[in-house]
Amino acid sequence: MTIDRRAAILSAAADLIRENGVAAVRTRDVTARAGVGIGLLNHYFKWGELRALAAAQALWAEIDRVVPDAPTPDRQLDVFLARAFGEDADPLWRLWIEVTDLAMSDPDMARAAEGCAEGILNELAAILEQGAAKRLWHCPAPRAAALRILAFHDGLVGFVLTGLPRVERAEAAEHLNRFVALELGLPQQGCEASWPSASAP
Amino acid sequence: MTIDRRAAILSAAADLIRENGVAAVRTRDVTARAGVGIGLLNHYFKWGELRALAAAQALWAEIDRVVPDAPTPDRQLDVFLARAFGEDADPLWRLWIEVTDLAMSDPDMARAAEGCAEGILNELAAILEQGAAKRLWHCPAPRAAALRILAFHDGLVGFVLTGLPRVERAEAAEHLNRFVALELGLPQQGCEASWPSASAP
DNA sequence: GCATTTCTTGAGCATGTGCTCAACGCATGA
DNA sequence: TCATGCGTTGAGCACATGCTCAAGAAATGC
Repeated sequence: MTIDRRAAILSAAADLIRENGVAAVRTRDVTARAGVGIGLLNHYFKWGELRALAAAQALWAEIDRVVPDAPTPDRQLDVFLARAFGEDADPLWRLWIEVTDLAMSDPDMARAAEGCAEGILNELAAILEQGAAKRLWHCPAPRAAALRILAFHDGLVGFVLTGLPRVERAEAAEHLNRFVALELGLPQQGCEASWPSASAP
Repeated sequence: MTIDRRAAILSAAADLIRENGVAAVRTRDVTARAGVGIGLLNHYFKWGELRALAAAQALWAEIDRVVPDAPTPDRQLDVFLARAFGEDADPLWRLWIEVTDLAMSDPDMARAAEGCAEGILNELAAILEQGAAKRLWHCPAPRAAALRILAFHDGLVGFVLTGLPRVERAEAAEHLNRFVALELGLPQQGCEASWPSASAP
């Protein structure tokens, strides 16, 4: 079947990207994994397009794996914070870093990835908005708050994964927890007050 | 002179990296720019090492260009905030994103870049500490605060430069200004209170 | 069964790129 | 003047990689 083969190539590319990263995947690897001839890849795709489509599919797969559902907004936020710097999420963020880097010079990649970026942002914004509606926290501008939280998280994840500068996972998680607590007007847990608080005991 | 040629090759590589990014530079480009034969590059360097050394030199050059001195800590902070998302700084941050990405899979690059990362962090931490000593602001943990500010900035810069998700420069600058003000216990300027404040009028 | 169309193949092509190595120039010193 | 050794050169090598295209396989229509 023509559609099966096309989808098989795309999925094989996505799988290999999840395993080895975008830069390491070659056309021959993809056709070998998909069990088709080399020529078929070029019949259905140009390599640049396929790579971008497969990277987006790989990103969505990682997102689905890392971001499961929880019943309530506060539980969803807890899960987000708990997994933010877990090693389970490393593949997702490694891929994210690579894709955003490529997107700077590859329009196909940029187009394919923008859906993921908007999706993550909207998802977090929705959680924040629902929590605010339920008076679980205070959040007058959910989308802006989600943007800030994701930016902070992105920056810290980059530090943790690249070691530039070197930051421990636990330390990064602590920073993010405090940031989110401050952002949502939640009481801060924990003892050490390295973060400046408006209401210090 | 033997040392001159070696330095010329390194500088040529750094210049080309500043102009075109790390990924776009080839050995032949470097030797052509340096005005030497192809063989000499391989006599003095392995390509991976040269690329890492040149990338670090390019980074330092961009840092020197973008981060000038100011007389007092508060002026230094102003300059940092004013230039944080200026287009003048784009080459620096494009390069930074590319280098940190490469550093994930290239030990040479990681080693060459860690000095830059620590340097930037220490520089901001020093500014924060000096300002705190002069009672310009409150900052009990300068290094941690600098890390948070840089992480937030890094994340926002990534968003601005990649468009994933799409963020305007002015909006990013606004977020960073408010974050720094909050971090240092400074009064927030501006009218719209999109950032939650402990003391809302 | 046969003709026609569509799908599929992979050896080979074109290009790009890091690196080799035999050869060369040139300063130095005897 | 000539020998020596260091710095230097660049044609060519070895390899990687996206893509072509003539040919074959399989489905489809009659």
